[in-house]
Amino acid sequence: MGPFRAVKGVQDVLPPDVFLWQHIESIACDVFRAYGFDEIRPPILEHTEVFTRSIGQATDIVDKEMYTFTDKGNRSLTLRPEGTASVVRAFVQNGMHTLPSPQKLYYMGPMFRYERPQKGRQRQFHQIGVEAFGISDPKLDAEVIAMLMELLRQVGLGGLSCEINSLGCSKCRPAFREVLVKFFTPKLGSLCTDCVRRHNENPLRILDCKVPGCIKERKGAPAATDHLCGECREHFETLQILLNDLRVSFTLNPEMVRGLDYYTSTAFEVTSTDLGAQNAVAAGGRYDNLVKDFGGPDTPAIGFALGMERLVALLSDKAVSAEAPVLDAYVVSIGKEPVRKGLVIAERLRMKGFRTEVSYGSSSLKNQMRRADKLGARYVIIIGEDELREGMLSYKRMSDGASGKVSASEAEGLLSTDKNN
RNA sequence: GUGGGCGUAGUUCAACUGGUUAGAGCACUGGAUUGUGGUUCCAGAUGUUGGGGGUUCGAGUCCCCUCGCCCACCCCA
Repeated sequence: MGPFRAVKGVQDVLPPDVFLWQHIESIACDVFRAYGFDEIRPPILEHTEVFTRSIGQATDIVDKEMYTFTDKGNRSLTLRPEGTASVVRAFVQNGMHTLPSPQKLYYMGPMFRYERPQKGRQRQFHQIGVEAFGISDPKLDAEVIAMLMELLRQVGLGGLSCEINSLGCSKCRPAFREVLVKFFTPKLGSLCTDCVRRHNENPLRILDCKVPGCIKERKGAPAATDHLCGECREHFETLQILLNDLRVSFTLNPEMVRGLDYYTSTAFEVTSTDLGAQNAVAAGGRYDNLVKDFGGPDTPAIGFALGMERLVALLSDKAVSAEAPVLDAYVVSIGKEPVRKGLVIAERLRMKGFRTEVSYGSSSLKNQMRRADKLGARYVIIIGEDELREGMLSYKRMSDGASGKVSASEAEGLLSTDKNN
């Protein structure tokens, strides 16, 4: 291999895979539109502080996974590792809080994290995400979660379950943290080294550790949901009632902890055991303090992000694929003048919306036919000296070999007759 | 950042314990007498065996380094 290889951890999405990507994106747009979400297209590049101040200085993402560089104007810039921070920045910068509330936005595009690639984890990966601002009512939480499940259902992943939890707000979380620290302090000796560190930095994470010893030690550990303030508890309970009303199946997972610091209150996650170690398909939650932290007015918000590569992997496992576009016509021509005429005919068909290919070389009729077959053309249009003289076109329907002669305008009718779907 | 597995034509794979010009299927290009595809037959092109160094009379095969891919830890969508 020469020097021109894709960068480690990034990959090309080629046909026919890209058809599935387009299919998913198209369904996502439709679903989001139905729920009242509009698209926002934030830049991929942001000032580094946008991420350090939101995701959290002590998180792995900020600590060691960001693509950060200094530009020629001596600014520290970063390729976005996630979407929420950019959308919040845009929301604040553009004064979107003055627009009717709630503001509901969605985005899709590449994210960048400098990690060791493995199954379901690339350095450039793609997310579809949504963010809704301005409403603290759990109705919004329920709506957002229901929308996510509906999106998954429509792309062909019905039956996945959603786990939910509440992390508490700025009022009740500090107290819960204290309770946790107290619970684990006598067990420090039996926890893994990472969890000993977490005990100081972010004790919530101990609940998420996968080391068997730690799993054992946290039996009987206090659950966040038992230490919520009255407001948070009511919010969480109402959310569950609403999800039941909406027939969204979910399970409570008091051990679920989100990895980004800005999350508060409601947290949710959709996972699949078919994904290997990186099992989260989509995840999200509330971040009621983030807009304020970015210098905007105190504005509650909630969102989620869905991993495209992981979703595509799950769908591929289930043999879900999107069909390649059908080639309506292949124009075969023999002779110098007919080739020119063929281009004109093809152009005309294309303007009518028929996917049309022409043969570019001047190979034999047999070869051109062979090519038409290989491309899966529904019809072959043949132009030779005879057709040119008669002002007609020969055609052949590839499905059954039926052939005949038609005028150019009749050809259009022919192509549309059994153009199904 | 730390482990483990793996790198041979576009692709899927071959090549006995190191031994002559590294092979095959699929795919690709062309052909099988005069203007009609799918099956069949014939022919053709393509690799510095990921890269570099070493051992050897001789390395795709053994050793070292490096790069990449895959999986896991970690972390996350």
